[in-house]
Amino acid sequence: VAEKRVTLDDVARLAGVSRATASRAISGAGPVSESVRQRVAQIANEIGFSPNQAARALASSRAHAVALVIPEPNSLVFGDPFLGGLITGVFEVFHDTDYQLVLVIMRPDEAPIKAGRFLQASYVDGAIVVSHHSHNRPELAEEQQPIPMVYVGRPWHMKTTMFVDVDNVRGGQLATQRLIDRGARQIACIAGPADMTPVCDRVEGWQAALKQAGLEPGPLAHGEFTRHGGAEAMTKLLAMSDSIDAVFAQSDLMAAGAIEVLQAGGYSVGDDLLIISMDDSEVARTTMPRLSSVTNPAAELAYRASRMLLRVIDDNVLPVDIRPEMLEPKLVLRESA
Amino acid sequence: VAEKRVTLDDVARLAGVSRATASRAISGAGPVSESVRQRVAQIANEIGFSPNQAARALASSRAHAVALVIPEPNSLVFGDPFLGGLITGVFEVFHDTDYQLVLVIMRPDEAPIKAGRFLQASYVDGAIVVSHHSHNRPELAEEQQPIPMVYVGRPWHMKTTMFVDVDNVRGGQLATQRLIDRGARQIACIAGPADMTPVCDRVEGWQAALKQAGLEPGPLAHGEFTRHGGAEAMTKLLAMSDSIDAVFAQSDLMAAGAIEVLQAGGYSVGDDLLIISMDDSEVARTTMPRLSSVTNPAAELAYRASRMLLRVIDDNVLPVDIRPEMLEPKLVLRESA
DNA sequence: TTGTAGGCGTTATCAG
DNA sequence: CTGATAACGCCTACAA
Repeated sequence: VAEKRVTLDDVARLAGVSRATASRAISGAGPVSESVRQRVAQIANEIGFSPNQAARALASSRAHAVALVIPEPNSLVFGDPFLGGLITGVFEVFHDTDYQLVLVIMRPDEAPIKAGRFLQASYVDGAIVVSHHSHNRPELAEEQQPIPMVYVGRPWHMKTTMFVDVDNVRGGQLATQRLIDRGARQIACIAGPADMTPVCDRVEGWQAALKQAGLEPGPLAHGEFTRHGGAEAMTKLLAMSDSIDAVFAQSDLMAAGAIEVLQAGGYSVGDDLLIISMDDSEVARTTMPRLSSVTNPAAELAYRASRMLLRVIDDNVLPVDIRPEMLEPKLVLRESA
Repeated sequence: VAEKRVTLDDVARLAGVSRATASRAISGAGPVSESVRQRVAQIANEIGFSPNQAARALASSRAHAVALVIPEPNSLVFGDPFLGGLITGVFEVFHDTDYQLVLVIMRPDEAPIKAGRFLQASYVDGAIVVSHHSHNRPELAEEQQPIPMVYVGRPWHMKTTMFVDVDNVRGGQLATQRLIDRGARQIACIAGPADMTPVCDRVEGWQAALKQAGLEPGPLAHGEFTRHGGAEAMTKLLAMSDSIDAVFAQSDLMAAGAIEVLQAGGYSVGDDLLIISMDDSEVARTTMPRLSSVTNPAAELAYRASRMLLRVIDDNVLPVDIRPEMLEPKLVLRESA
C-alpha cells in the first residue's frame, strides 16, 4: 500500500531526457520530437506513471477541475428528476474533457464559509451553480469569487450574463393556456420556493395567461420542490377554495404529490380536475394519469452551461462577451390535461 | 477577476510572524500561542486568505479529499433509489469532516485508464467503491491502487476485508419465504446483472428458501437494475411460464417495472399474483399496490463504509485490522405480498 | 513557543 | 527541439 510514488524524474531518467522534456512530452504542451514523445510515453506507461495533480495544479495554477454547486439538501438533490438530469448532463460533458467534475452539495445549515473557501482555494477552475435561492448564499455571487461562474437559472442580481435558463414566464403561460383551452375557469398554482427566479417567472406566466383570458387569478400555494411539498400545497389549495377546476404545478414531482392528495379526496384527475406540470421528466410518464407537462430541458441546459464555462476557462473568452442563453419550453400533452 | 492571490506569506507578514507560525496557526497543527493564533486568524479573515489546496496537498502529501466511485452509467446512478441513498449518506458523513468528497462516475465505455489514473494521481486520500461488477474495471481492485479502498457490496476477489454489505442471501430468503408463507407455489425471480455478488447472493437465498420448502425453483430472468430492466425481465418470465403465482424482484425499481407489465397483462398484483422486492426505498411506497420489500439500508451502509475509510486514513488503523461489516435485512410488509 | 530552511512534483522561462 | 533553473504555496523536521 505504501510503495514509493513514481515521479516525472523517474520517467525522465529512464528515457534519458531532462525532466523538462519529459514534462512537455507528457502534458502535450510545448514542442517535442516525435521519437522522444513516444519513448517517454512508452516508459511512463511501463512504470505506471501518473502525474501528481497537486503538483501540476500548483505549478500551472490550473486545477483541471470544475465544480457543480447545488445549494440544496441531499435528499432533494437525489430525488428530483430535473436536478438529476442536470447533473447527469454536466457529468456527460466533462467526461469528455480533461476536467474533473466535483459535485458540491451545500446544506442549508452549513456555514457559507465552507463552500466559499472551496471555490477560492484554487480547488477548481470554474463553477456551475444551480438552483440558486435569493436570500442565502451570498458567497455564490460571481463578484465574490475569483473564478468564472455560470448559473443555471437566471440569478437575482443581473450583474452577470453568464447564465442559461428556460423561458419560465413562457412556460407558465403555455401550461396555463392549455388549462384555459380545456375550459377550466378557476386555475390554481402550486409553486416552488418563492425565493427562486424560475418560480417567480412561472407565477408571472400563470398570472399573465389568466389575465389575458379575463379570468380571476386562482389560489396560489408555495412549497418545496418535492412530492411532499406538492401534496402539502394541494392540501392548502383545497382549503382555500372549493371550486378549483385545474392546477398548474411547477414541477412533475409536486404534481405527483398533488395527484395523490386529489385522488385521496375523491377527485378524478384529468376529468373533474385538470392538472399540468413543468419538467416533463420520467415522473410525468409514471403517474396515473400521466402528466401533461411543459418541458424544462435539463440535459440541454446542462450542455449549454458546461459549454459556456468551457468557453471561458478553455478558450479564454471573456465573461463580458458571453450572452445569456434562453431556451424555449414546449408543451407535451398526456392524459392529465 | 484576476487579482493577485493572497498567500500565507501575506498573512505572516501582516501578523508579524514567520510563515511557519502562520501555517501552524491556520492549519491547527503544531503548538502556537493563543495570542498568535488569534491574531493570525483575524488577519487571515480580514484579507480573505484561504490556503491553496494544491500547495497544501503537495507539501503534506494528503489531498484532503476522498472519492466515491460508481462504475455505472449516469442515468442509472441518478434514477436508482438505492444508489441515491448511498450517495446521500456518504455526502452526509463527509460534510462533517475536512475531506472534500469527489463523486466519480465511470461510464462503461470509458477507458479504465481514466479512473485508474485518477486514483493514483494523489487526487484523493481514499475511495469508496460501490456497485462493483466482476468482469470489468480491474483497476478498482484494491491491490492496484496506492490508496485505501472500501467497497460497498462484497467484492468478487476476497483479498480485502474492507467492505460493508447487507446479508443478501438472507435477504433473498426472507423475501421468498414470505411468498411461500402466503401460499405461492411457483415463485419466479427478477434478478439484477449476473456479474454482481449481491445479485448472486440473492438468487442463492431465493433458491435456498424454495428448496427448504420443497418447491421447484421457478423461472429466473436477469436485467438491469432499472424500471425498464424489471419490465423486460417480467415479460421474459411470462413467456417462460404461465403458472407463476409470485415474483421476487431484486430491486424496488425492477418491481415497479414488473408491476406495469403485469397490470397491462390483466393481472391483479397482490391478489392473483404476489410480488416482493428488495431495497425498501421511497419507490416501494409509491407504486400501486405498494410493495412489500426487504430492506437494503443505503444510509447505514454509507455510514459504515465512510467510517471504515476514515478509520484507515484518519486514525491510521491498518487495513488488515479491519473486519467486514454485514447488516441484517428486514422484511417490510405492504399490500403487494 | 517560534523561526530557518529544505522539499513536495510539476510547469514555465529562459538560454543554448 | 532540449536542458538548466526558478518558481508555485505550503508543510515540517530541526534548531533556537
